[in-house]
Amino acid sequence: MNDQTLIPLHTLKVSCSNCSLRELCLPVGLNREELAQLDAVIRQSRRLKRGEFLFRSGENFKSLYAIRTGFFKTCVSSQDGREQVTGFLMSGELMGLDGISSSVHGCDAIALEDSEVCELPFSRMESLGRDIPSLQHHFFRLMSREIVRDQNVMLLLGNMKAEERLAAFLLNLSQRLSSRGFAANDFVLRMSREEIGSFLGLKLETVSRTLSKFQQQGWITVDHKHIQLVLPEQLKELISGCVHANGQ
Amino acid sequence: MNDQTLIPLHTLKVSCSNCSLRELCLPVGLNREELAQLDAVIRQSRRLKRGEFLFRSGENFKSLYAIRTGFFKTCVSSQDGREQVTGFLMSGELMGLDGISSSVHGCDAIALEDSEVCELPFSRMESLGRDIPSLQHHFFRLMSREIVRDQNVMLLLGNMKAEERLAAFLLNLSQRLSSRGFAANDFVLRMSREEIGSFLGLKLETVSRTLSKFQQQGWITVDHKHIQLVLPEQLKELISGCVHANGQ
DNA sequence: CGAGCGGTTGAACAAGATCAAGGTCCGTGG
DNA sequence: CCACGGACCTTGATCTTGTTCAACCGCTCG
Repeated sequence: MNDQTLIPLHTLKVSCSNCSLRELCLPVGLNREELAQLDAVIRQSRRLKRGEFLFRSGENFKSLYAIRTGFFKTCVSSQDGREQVTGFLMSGELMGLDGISSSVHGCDAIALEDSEVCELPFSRMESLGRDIPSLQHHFFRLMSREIVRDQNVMLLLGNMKAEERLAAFLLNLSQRLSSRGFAANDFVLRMSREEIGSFLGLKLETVSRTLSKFQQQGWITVDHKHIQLVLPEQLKELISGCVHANGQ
Repeated sequence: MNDQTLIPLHTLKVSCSNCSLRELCLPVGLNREELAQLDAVIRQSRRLKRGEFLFRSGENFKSLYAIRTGFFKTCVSSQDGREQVTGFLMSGELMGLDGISSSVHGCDAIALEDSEVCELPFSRMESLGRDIPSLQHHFFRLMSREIVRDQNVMLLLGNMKAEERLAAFLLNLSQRLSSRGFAANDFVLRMSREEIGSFLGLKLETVSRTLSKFQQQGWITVDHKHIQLVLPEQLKELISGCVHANGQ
């Protein structure tokens, strides 16, 4: 809050050069000069409150968004109101890739906590990619990684049973949090049981029951949204065989 | 066959310039000169017999493959043998995009009938993209389209019930076939009931039963792999509400 | 303080999986 | 040519998992 009195937030120019996510986000592998070029393209960051939409399905697509801080869900929803959460995204991850194909966003992106994102105008990213091959290459890799991630979700939804889905979900969260420097085995869920269920193709009651079951077995502790993985090996054991290496 | 006596097949250089899939495949929107450049990159086509692997999960990734003729499935499979079909691909469609992220193929691609593919060495595609912005742009769009497609499959696997999945599957096939000039309502399935089931997250018995049910209702006729859509509107009715516009 | 959202838990129910039997088509070899 | 074996499919009966419906709890926010 104090910041606001010193430097008006809306003029705060972000910079990849000194962003702590440098090694995780788009700039991977760029040198100083290339980083500066990338910085020039990135529009100032945007802040969102919990519950706010970053973009909606059907809106014109112009930019990708990289998460600086916070937590998002993306979801596609059908006319009759059914909603499928297609992903939970945290810092350093990119949103909006599905909009490139038709110049229209194909899903909603909603902040699950107060968040801050960097806006990357896509057309400028495209031309910058032509000048910086390593950026172009990394960009292709990011899109491809999203495809791989989606394939793994398909495997989960198509083949795994409730306990396996939940175990895979918890371990995936844990792994991504720890690669960002947070505790791997002690974290707070940012989403509701219903949102977890939507992502995993389960009803919220099943999510709740399965978490309780894990707790009864002493594998985890559940205190509302606060989760501790007590015996993560047991969770891994559960999904050994149905998963290879989990990207992202 | 006569061709073979005149020009040995293995030296047959393919060419986008006079390929009938020009408007469907990678060259969309290129001019004559750009087409020629793309032709120069495309290695001669490769023929596969039914059942043959085009690539396997874990193999080094070097090229993308565009289908000239034939039909493929892609699948990820887990250590314990569970297999998830992630897609069925027909002429003009691109395979291997998931390999870019790690330089290793993430899934198997298997020909479901005798097929022919064009090999596109990825690194040359990348550099060509820098020279031909419209190619680069189209390439991004293709990758993005794959992400959109995957999201729709997630919606299907996460939210829809057996009948809806089958209906969506049949209509999707129908639509893609018709956009290639084949009959929309009369076609031959290239895959087994088990493969359909794997793709849709159902067991083969459920697929069989559901097809029978559609037939009893007079919506389709089933004669082994020969399917006719008698009342496609009824199938659309069934999924109205759970699907928007179906890409690809 | 009360309303309401989010979560937990129980009981009944249903969709789809599993188990099992039998059928058809097709390629191979006698 | 026919017989045989195997892959693929269909259909029925039973069982299991997860859904649905419902009641209740506890926290948060007007």
